[in-house]
Amino acid sequence: MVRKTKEDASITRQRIIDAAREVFALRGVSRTTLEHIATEAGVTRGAVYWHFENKTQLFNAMREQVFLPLLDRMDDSLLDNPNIDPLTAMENALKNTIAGLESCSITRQTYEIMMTKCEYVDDLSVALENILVNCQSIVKKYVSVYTRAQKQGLLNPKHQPAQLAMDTHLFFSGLLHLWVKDFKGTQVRANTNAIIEAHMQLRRNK
Amino acid sequence: MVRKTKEDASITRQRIIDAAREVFALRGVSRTTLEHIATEAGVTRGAVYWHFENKTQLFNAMREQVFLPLLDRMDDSLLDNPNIDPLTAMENALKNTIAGLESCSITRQTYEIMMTKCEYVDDLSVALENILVNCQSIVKKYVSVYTRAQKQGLLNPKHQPAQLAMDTHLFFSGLLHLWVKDFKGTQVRANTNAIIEAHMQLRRNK
DNA sequence: TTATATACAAACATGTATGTATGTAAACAT
DNA sequence: ATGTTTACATACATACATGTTTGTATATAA
Repeated sequence: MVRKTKEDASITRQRIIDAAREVFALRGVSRTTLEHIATEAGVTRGAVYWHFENKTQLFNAMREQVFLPLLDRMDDSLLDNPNIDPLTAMENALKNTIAGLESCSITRQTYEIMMTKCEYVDDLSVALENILVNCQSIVKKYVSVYTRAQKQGLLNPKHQPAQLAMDTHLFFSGLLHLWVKDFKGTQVRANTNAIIEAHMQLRRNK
Repeated sequence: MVRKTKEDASITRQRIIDAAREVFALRGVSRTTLEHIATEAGVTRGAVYWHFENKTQLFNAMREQVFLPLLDRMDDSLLDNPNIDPLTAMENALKNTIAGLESCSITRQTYEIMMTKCEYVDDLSVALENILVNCQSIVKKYVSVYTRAQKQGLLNPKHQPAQLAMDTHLFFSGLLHLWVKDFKGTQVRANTNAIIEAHMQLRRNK
């Protein structure tokens, strides 16, 4: 019962990725062996080595499945809403990102792995550089949103869009980190929306 | 030439800790072997096993040497300055923390290890819980500072100390993370002080 | 002065992860 | 119908990290 159809094979491939995410989140990337992943996926290491060159390539595949589509959705919710005011749009975008973490265990696990269950050295340090690049593009988007808000007179006039954007980025980056680490929910998970609202309120002109 | 004096032994112990930090920062915690550490320290694994039970205990010793004294200094600079206004005191405290990272490679390396070079699973997950506990006490300190500022009429009246404290904590947590990861200095390291000033300016009543 | 505990070094034994090589049955092309 | 490639499973060879054990020279206590 070997030699599956091409569709079966891609299902196997996906199962391996899912298994990897599961085991990575449980035992950390370094301590999980390809044997662990194969067992979790119901295959042998042979299948893993057939679909992926090594653990690093598998890790990258897992990562890209979550983070590439994530950036696209950010674009939609932030930039393509001319009917709603920019500050509210940003507030919703931040809230939605957290809501996405709450509703989707795949996203949640991947964040958890990237933040607390892997070491960015050697081949994996490339992933860290990618994150940094993404940060820059996110800040740019924030800047454009705040600039629109400023033109509409929504901002407290003593603040500049670039400053606000960086401040929001650092705030939200910190929030994501604490949200992921605070899995017991005692610190931030219970009242994330209120925290985001307070952050945006700091910027509003009123 | 074995059997050193008790002072010699404690020097060896410290050399092992220093070597561990160095190699951890270079290769990540998981990928460094006790052999790597021993070689870097100029001893054999025998010495490492004499002074530490295993790699985890060594990791904890390294971590505590930096983070325990760090929290104490935070107390001093934030709470014991009745002559300077609370918001400026906090601004200085944040700036000084970053300055400490810039001036002290030991602190810098330890942060780098804790943030991007280790996996919080099994025995190391305790370290993550410790960090969470520290977060709570830090937020409490922020709250007390903002409460004092509020009583002195320094705050924009529409904001509450608890909200500001959480916002500052998330902001600074994000800043530390990005500062450490942005080792090329293109994103935040160049203008950290301006970022902190802008953050505090958001709070000021003026 | 001698016995003992200390502070390691060196050797060993074991477990384990990795990569690769080989086997193989079924899908697919011809 | 048959050859070839695919999609794995199995087996093996190697490397390597860990923990432990043993050896030993010397500081220190008695």
